[in-house]
Amino acid sequence: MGIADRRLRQREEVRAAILDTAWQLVKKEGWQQLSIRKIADAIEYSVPVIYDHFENKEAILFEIGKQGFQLLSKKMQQAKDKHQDPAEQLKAMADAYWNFAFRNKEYYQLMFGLGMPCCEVEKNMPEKTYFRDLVMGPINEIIKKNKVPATNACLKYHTFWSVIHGLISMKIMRGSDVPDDLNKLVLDDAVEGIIRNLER
Amino acid sequence: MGIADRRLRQREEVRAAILDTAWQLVKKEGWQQLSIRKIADAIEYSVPVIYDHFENKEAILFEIGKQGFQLLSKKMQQAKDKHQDPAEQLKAMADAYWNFAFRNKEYYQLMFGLGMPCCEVEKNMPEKTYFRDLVMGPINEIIKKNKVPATNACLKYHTFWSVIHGLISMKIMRGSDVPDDLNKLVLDDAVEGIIRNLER
DNA sequence: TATATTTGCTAACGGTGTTAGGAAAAAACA
DNA sequence: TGTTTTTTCCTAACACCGTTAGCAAATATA
Repeated sequence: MGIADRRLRQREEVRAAILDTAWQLVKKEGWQQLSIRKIADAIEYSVPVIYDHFENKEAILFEIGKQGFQLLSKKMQQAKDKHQDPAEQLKAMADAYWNFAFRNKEYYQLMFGLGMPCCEVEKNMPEKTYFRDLVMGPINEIIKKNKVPATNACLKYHTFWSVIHGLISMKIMRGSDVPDDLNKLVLDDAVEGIIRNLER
Repeated sequence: MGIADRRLRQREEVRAAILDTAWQLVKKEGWQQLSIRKIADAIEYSVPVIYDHFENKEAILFEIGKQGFQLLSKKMQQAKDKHQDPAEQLKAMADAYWNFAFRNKEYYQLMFGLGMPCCEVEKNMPEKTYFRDLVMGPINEIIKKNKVPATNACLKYHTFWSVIHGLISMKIMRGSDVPDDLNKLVLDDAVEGIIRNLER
């Protein structure tokens, strides 16, 4: 029964084309300018075809955001693998996160709703779990090593993420307000602070 | 020549009505749902009248964002005035900032483009300067007191702001992902970390 | 070949921001 | 007061948008 196979494959191709085209458009014009009609035009199908593959426009952006999470996780994994010391791992991952956010600004905005229509991004995003484990590993090690059992690892994880995210969203939103090198200093300063606080 | 006066006054009234109505609508339905037509309907004028007072929709949201900055500055000033010790002042201001962001979620989103069409918010916002001075005062004092001249106050200011902002935007965007009390713990943890780092 | 199913289209609905152009009201001038 | 000029404000349109109903054509099944 190869016919059904081919149909499924073709269907998948259209779906992929939609996502790919959408991502190109987002990169080129920003997600605000993305429209179903533009996607349809580009893939040379009529508009309703898109609704055969995605419930609505938001679902398309959501899917792209998910891809972003996958890429970010990969980059952070690679950064982590370059070091043994947990503190070094944390720093390297913060760096990787930082680099990802600015080399893939459009992804990052989609992932965290920076200027997004859907504020409900990443509910049911399993990609998030992987990301969390990546960061919490070193944190737990540092805590264990320093034997301050009162320290709440979950809390520290959120602090870590929030701090980096805060720096980045500030930079993205408030643009040229602050020179780039200062921003990087701020990141290093904050991360160092967190780690020192962890080791106390 | 009272006629021109009255005309100016009436003009100002319409402008104020536009802003006021827009703000009500934003609070009620979120800024995504705000439309020029809804504003026009509510103030009982036709659509083009709005364009006599504002260049476009973005300009209206921008103006509301500015009002948000004024209110935030006021709240932080009040918090600061309640304490003498710089560290206490910093903590109190972080708290005030935190409270403002969640009691005025719509303002905050407008101010920082959390889900915003215009990523260019607050260029030429004098309100920002006041805010900065408010935070940098105590930071400078702590630095002076501890006589570590290498410490860059400007950098610490950005760290401070970014950290708090990060926590808040994470919470706003990722909503019910994390319980409220944990989030507050994270804030306290981060602020404490910054201050300790400052005093080192 | 005839029937059933899937596919993909046209065309519409109700909304959006924005603007051109003209009518009516108000003010200024005679 | 009557006329002219200016200001005010509205109707109507343009060009988009997301979304969907309904139908025609292509494809697969019998």
